Amino acid sequence: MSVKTRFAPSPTGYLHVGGARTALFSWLYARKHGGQFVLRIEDTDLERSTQESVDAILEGMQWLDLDYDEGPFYQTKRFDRYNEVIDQLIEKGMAYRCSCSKERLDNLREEQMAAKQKPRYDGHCRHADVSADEPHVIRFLNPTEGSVKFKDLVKGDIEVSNNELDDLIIRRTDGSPTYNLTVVVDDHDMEITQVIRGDDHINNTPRQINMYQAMGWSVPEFAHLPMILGDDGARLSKRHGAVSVMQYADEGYLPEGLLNYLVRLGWSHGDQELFSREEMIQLFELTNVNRAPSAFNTEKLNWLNAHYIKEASPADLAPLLQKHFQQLDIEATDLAVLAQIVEAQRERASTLVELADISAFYFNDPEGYSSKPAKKALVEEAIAPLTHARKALAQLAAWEREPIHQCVADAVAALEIGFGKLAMPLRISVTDGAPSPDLDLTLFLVGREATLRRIDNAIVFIQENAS
RNA sequence: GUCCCGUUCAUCUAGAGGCCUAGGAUCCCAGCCUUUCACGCUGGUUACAGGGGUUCGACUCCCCUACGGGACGCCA
Repeated sequence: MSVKTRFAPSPTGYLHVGGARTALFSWLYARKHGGQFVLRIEDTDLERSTQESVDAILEGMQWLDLDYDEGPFYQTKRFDRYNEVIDQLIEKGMAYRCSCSKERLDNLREEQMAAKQKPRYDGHCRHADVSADEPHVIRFLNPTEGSVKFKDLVKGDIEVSNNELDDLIIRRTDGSPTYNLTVVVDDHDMEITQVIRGDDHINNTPRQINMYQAMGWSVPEFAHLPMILGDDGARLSKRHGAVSVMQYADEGYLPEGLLNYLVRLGWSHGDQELFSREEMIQLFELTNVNRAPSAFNTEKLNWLNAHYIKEASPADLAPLLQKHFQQLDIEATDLAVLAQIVEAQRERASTLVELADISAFYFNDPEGYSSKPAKKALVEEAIAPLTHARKALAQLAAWEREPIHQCVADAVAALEIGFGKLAMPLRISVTDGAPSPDLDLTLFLVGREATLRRIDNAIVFIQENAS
């Protein structure tokens, strides 16, 4: 049978990095084996599922470019099918009606906890004759003897005794099916061969296997991925800031960077750190997935993202940078110029937000010269070199890198001073100390008009501060 | 509390009994490069949770303890 995996999020929030990694591994497994990848929205919790969440998940998947061959399927559209299966289970005597009240269940739980036992349903209604007319739920009749064994593709052999399991509810009082039932029906109907999901589902697996067997269905393979912890080692939550995949997009990360980071979180291929999409697919193996949870480390993500910013083609980054400039109220319309800025600045930034930040000076004149380097460079003895250079630059025939460089070199020679004596004040005049590339390139990109204006401003600044 | 899963540098990880006086990457520190800041390069600090076994030999296998996580819902 050919491989088929799925990603099955519940739309009760955005796509966070943990979900994204689960999706990635499922997708990778399918692609690696030339199989199919299915997206299924598990929205049976009518209370908490929202269309916004569905949209957010779809948007995240698209941004990461995790394409699916089937779906998205919605469980709310398959209620007829679930009910059909539930009815079959009742007919087979593998499920039964239960009318236990909430109060009874709560009391039972309390008693069991007090007796230091695992809280579980006691099977009270197993043999009670509950009428179909009175309010009731349907419970799955779990075997009482023996144990369930399965070989997890990540964790290895797992065995759970059936007396640890209770008769779980598969249909609510309102007639809607519950997760453990729907997931089994769907994974069977959709012919999923490997169920790859977070290890918070490990405990559900034995009961699901019992349901497969009750229906006489073949059981898929399971692979349970360890959780991703936050920067501080605690469970990932909103407290840790950017947990939504799209928030990473907003913060200037590239999908390549996030994906590469995520794939190395819990999975490895020897000492290799950098993986292209193709390499991931080719090299991915479930056997190399770590069994222990891992902590999300933003610094390493930053390093990877910086790498991909350096690797990308400037033309591709230009429109992205443009968007981030807009966040700074900078309207940069010329994509060719933007591409040049990318090329000049990118080794200094690990995100596009940072790139826009440190590149703002190309468009905005310095607001005063309060930086530390400015205090050092913009002193009285800089006035003469600046004035000289300003004049020369104003007269330059062509505003290109090479002539600018020559012009500065000539000025230095004419003044008989060290290169830095002119270069530093000049650079600071234009940037107020913001990190910047080679001087000629910096001046070139800032443009002649702005360069001259900023030199004038700097000279005025020195004069005012010297007196 | 009960059950399940886990535990190698601060972090991500390599390691499938001798190759390990434990390797790589991020971070941090130092040096080099340099007209700023970076990039890059070179070097450095730091780890097998603890205790018992098994074995000629254990990071690797088994057991116990500790610690961490997960599950125990008419949530998924």
